Amino acid sequence: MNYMNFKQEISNHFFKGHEIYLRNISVDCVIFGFDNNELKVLLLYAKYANLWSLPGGFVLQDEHMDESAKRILKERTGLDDIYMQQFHVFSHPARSTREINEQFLKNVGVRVKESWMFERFITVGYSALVNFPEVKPVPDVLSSSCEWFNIHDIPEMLLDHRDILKKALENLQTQLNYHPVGYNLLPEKFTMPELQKLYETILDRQLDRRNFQRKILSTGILKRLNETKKGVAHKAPWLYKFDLRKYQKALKGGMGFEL
Amino acid sequence: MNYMNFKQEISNHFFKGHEIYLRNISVDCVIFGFDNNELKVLLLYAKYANLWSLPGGFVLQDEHMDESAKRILKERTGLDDIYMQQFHVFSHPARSTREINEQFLKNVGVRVKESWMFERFITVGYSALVNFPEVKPVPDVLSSSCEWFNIHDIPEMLLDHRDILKKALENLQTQLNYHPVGYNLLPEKFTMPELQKLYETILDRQLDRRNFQRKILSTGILKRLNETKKGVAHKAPWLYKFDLRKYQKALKGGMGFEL
DNA sequence: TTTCATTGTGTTATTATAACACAATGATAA
DNA sequence: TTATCATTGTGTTATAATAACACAATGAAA
Repeated sequence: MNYMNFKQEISNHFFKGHEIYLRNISVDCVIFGFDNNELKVLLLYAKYANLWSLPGGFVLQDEHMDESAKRILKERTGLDDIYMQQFHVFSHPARSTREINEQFLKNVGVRVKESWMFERFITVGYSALVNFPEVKPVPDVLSSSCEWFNIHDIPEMLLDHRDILKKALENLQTQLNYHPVGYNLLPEKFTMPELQKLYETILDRQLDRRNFQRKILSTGILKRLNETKKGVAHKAPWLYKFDLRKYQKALKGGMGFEL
Repeated sequence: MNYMNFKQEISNHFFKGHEIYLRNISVDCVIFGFDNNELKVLLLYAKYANLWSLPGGFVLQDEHMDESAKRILKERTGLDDIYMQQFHVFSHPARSTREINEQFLKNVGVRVKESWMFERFITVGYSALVNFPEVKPVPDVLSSSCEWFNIHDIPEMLLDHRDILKKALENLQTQLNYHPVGYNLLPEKFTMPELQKLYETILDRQLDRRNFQRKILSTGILKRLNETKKGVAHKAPWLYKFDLRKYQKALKGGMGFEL
């Protein structure tokens, strides 16, 4: 896409976007991944605002909002069929500003007097847990890059996106006690210490190795394979995989589980 | 208000409502009350749809959505300063229909060709727990009555309002384990059996009297008064009230509590 | 004065959690 | 070849939480 097409596209978005999207509503996604024993989130660098932002978008006229979130996830990561959930609605009247869009248009060099984009937006936060190595981050047209950030090392962010991120993390930490986590965050086969590290990373505290194993096994969501991790220094740990049937069941029904 | 004013108001709402409200977004409130040992919800009878509906409304241009929910609660119940929380966003593309509004306008006798009201609405569900005897139900302009219904005896409802109600109840039941409930649902002074009945009603199952008392007291949110309930057959139970400081703390921080 | 539905309280068995120690493994270094 | 050693696998025990259960006290109504 060349520069003129880009300007054309922006112009079209501001003038005609309200014909294909719902007004005053947006979706923002907090996409969690686990890599190198760190919990990470996928952020975009907004070219014209010069700030990092959450992958977001709008709701098509005939689209369920859950689908909007999945569409955004797919566009940024290439991933399909990922479980996503809404965690909060952010509706502070001053959370989005007309100024930020006007500045943006000025930088791009497009003149717009009135637009649905100048209006206030209420945003719904969705979160997803994805398998880090499968993701090929793709920036959107308004962004120059799409990168993973350690959850403890988040740069300055657009609007209230830092609050949204914070809420998503709190939500994930709470969910951890009642719902299984890991299927999307870990490779198919993984070791008990790896799973524990994931939990410790999300909760941001140490867990007892033996108690953790006992509890997680007691839920029945894991199956131990007849193989051990190869090419590892020291004693080779067993490999496990999720019992998908029981995992799904626990996702819906909850588990009653305290760490 | 006479009939002409009403038609005028409706007309104005359809033609000009989008100037004061956000588009495509609504708020629906599930207002729970406890009376006669029954959990009840406040519903409106929508005059022209001839169906019961949840009290709902729209978000003013410069209003936080939490405030919209509180405004709606205040209008229907007269109550102020009630803790409300969003519990889910409902966004099925077919959840609201143009037809229902056109039927409504036909019944009222107002002709409208295009209106923001004909568009699709995404709604955010808010729930509130209120003190039943304090409520003086007030129907809105589109409703002929505003009444309490037993949660187990809900009439046919508008759109997806039954789903919204169901979700609100499930949410309340889950919350019960982690957050204190009762301050808004019970009178200032209450007995232990009354509090237990409230919990049993919400959870829809029996609880052990002695274990319930032990657990609820162990949270520290209750203060036993030096008086007993008067005018009661059989042994007079002690009166309790909430320790508001600890109650509020438990509201925010959670309690870790299993029934 | 008796009746009786209801409240207040205590005990015990069972289960869950937290804290903790030592043997087994197997790559790496000596 | 053998010793080292970080790491994994597993078991025990003390403590706390939960579930199941029984009997005495009250006080209005009969």
